[in-house]
Amino acid sequence: MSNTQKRSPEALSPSQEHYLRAIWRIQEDKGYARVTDIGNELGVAKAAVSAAVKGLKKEGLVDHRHYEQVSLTSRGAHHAQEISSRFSIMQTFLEDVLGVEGENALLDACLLEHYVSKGTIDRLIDLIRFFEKEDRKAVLEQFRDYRRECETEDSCRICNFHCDVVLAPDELIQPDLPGVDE
Amino acid sequence: MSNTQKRSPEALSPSQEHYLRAIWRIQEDKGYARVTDIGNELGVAKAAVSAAVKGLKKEGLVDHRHYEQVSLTSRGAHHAQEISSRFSIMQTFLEDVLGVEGENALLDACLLEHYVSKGTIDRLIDLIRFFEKEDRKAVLEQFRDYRRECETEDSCRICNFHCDVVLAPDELIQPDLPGVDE
DNA sequence: GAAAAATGTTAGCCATACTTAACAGAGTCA
DNA sequence: TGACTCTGTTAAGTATGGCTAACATTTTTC
Repeated sequence: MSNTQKRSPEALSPSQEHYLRAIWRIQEDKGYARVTDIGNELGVAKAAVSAAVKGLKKEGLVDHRHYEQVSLTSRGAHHAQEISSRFSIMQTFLEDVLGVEGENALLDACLLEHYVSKGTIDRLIDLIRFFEKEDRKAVLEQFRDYRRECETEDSCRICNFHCDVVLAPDELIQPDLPGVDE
Repeated sequence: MSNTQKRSPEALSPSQEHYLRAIWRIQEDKGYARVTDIGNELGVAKAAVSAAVKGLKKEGLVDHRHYEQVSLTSRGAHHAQEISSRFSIMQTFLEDVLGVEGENALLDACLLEHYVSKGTIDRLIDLIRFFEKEDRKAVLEQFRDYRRECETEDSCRICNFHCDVVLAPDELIQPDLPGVDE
């Protein structure tokens, strides 16, 4: 249960997945991706893109010749499609089921997409579909109301879940902590 | 929207969070944590633990003197509790709501705990609570049945979500890809 | 077609977080 | 007390993935 992301040798790193998805999206938009586009999309320097592209090329995921455009190989496109749909499913779940607000759903999806397993993705799809059915919309409505109730109540029991669920009362840290950030 | 995990300076890295949670758990078990214990728990070499502990000490999250035990400061304990509950909530959600099978829920929770935002955690708590209510248990049952149906059906529409949701049909990669892993 | 601007690459640096190997301190036992 | 064992630290190396600055190439503009 190490923290290191143990991946099979052929698996992609979160960074690589991000690059592939960015290239995919840019290609969709304007037909081709340049190093600068990718850098802008991901908010990294061109030099970083250059290095990343070199790695992706070595793995046969992109085609690229010096000073020219970057394009996905069919294997690269396959991976990009995979990660794009993982992203999309996470975002849909966060927004449409959980009701996470605005930017946050997108930001979370952007991170979580790289770490969520195939099995969990499948269950998320199930849940999204489940709530999409006409006769289930009401339940989702109920959930929305439930949440709003909770948010407006002071000292709501629900908000103590963090501690309730994890710790016996005597193990709780007392709230006189020095310099606790966040 | 870079891939780099942008954190405020005082925020902890996933690795550091993992160490804190491990130390917390070992302390719970046997009262104190040694470098070797932590290494075993996380599956890393003692040298890595030694270095990590040095960092955590510098940030005032653990107490540690050479060749002695490692213990959480109150700030460290606070963070450890925070991350432990994030883990616990993710695991509960994956197992009890989504119905992710066995080890997978745990493994996913172990990764996702580091990347999920406060806001999303709050919504997850809401959803767990929502389904815990007596009159909602039936809905969760329905979801379980729904899932099982899906798994047993061949060529189930639900399983095409990946592509449906993300792509127009003409953008789909054809399934004659060379050497696609996974 | 030459200068300027945009684009891409390389080199050198930094930080994180691992690894193994060698060494150092502490505890146990004959 | 000395040897053995366990535990912890340090040193040196690897890999990833960023950064800036300098340089190379391509494209645009006059």
